[in-house]
Amino acid sequence: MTKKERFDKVFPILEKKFGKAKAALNYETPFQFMIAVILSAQCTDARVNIVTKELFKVVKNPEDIRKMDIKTLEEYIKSTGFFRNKAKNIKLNAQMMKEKYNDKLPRTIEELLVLLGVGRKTTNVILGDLWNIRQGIVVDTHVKRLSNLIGFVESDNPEIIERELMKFVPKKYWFEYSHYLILHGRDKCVARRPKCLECEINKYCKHGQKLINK
DNA sequence: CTCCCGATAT
DNA sequence: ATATCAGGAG
Repeated sequence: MTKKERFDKVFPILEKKFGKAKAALNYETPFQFMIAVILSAQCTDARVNIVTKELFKVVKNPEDIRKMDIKTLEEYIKSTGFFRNKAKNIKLNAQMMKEKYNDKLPRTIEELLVLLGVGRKTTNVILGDLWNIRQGIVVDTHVKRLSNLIGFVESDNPEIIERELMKFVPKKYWFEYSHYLILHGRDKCVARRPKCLECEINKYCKHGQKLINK
């Protein structure tokens, strides 16, 4: 079975299961969304939402961050981990957005990557979630793990994985592909203890195959 | 490659 | 105690 044929088997199952994909991160403004995605690095979105519930009461735009003391910002976001780096990056970005982007979030990969703490994954999330721009595929820890388990890719490198996926995943599904794998990764294919017996796609997965052969 | 780093499930 | 969580920079 080719990867494309494999995709055609697996994707409809996930599509039926999850339907319309929507971000789990809470926000009101694009700038707030950028902050939320930066905070989500190596942290659960549930934790990010707890933190941003308070932070976003006082932070709506870059100016609010610029006038906020960095220590205050660190206190707000401490529980998300990596808080010193994240606070520093968010502060620098608020400054950079004023100088380069007229206090607005840019809409191209190149311009977004200039911002600190914004890499390939964050860029794809922002473009896709905020403006429905599909220039790439989000490869986070879940997409990486599940794509390997299902046999779509054989790599640990997110950039290689993204390139391989783009070869056989139809462009119209780039956005949904990531969302479904992330949702399924949180629901059934949890890294710590995957629930293979309940998994809807276990016959297409390396873990699931082992289970069936026992 | 290492470092950043707290919260949580197991 | 340890692995893992919508990663990124040096």
